[in-house]
Amino acid sequence: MARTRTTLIDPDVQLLQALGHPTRLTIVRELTGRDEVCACDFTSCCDVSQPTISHHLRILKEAGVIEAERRGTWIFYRIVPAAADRLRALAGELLGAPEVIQVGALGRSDRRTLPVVQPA
Amino acid sequence: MARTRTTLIDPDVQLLQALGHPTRLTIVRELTGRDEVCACDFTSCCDVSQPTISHHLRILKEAGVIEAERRGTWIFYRIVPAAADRLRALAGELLGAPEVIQVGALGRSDRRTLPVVQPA
DNA sequence: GGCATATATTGATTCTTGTCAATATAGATG
DNA sequence: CATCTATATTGACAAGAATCAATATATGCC
Repeated sequence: MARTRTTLIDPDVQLLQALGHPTRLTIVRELTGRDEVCACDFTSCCDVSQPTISHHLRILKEAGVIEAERRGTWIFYRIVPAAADRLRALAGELLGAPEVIQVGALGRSDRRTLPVVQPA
Repeated sequence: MARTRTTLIDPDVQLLQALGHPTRLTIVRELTGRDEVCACDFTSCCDVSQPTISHHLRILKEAGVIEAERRGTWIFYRIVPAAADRLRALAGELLGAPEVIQVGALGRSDRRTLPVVQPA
């Protein structure tokens, strides 16, 4: 294990950090809409070497963004849907609501903590 | 203007990268739910020096996550609501469609913050 | 103007991350 | 088993980011 990752405990930071890189976001966008993509296909879309692709795939996997499935010699990657939920939860958090994802859980009384950004 | 940031053009990457740092996410979380927070208050919540806080605030501002307003000697920061929308749009993108939220599952008042497909 | 406080910038240093070449591993197939 | 292809790992180096001390700028107040 080369990555020490001593300072990284917050899974939210890990998720955002994983997505916050041009190559990795390109990889993820290559995956959206499709069921799965072979690892061998990423070398063409991103302008980096094969080991670098492999490295980014690992980071995305460790962050819970993607998951891998080996079929023969090839390894297919797909997006973990829960990652989208986590990202959406973060977006909700930005607006001040505690948990916005599952809407049934969002009572009307929570609305008072919503963003009311009025011009001072 | 010291940081040229030549390699960073994608505003999505910039947004994710800005949020993907423990101190910066702490700053942002300090802002959620409140209208605004004085810059001087961040030095206590985060265990870094004043210049470092200033540096992180700048990165968050440049990424469009927060905005600043000077009132006298103090500078107050608040979250830019559009940042949440952008993050939510990214979450939707992860699922492969621009509008993937199960709309029936969402409360009516949340509709307001649904991913807005901006003409990029 | 002179002083005090709040925030930003500069410059240097350290730490982290991205990258590739070389090599290793895993599976398929002859 | 030998060999081929796909992917992962290692090791080294380069690029970038985070941090702080020192200093600069801005604002308010006397």
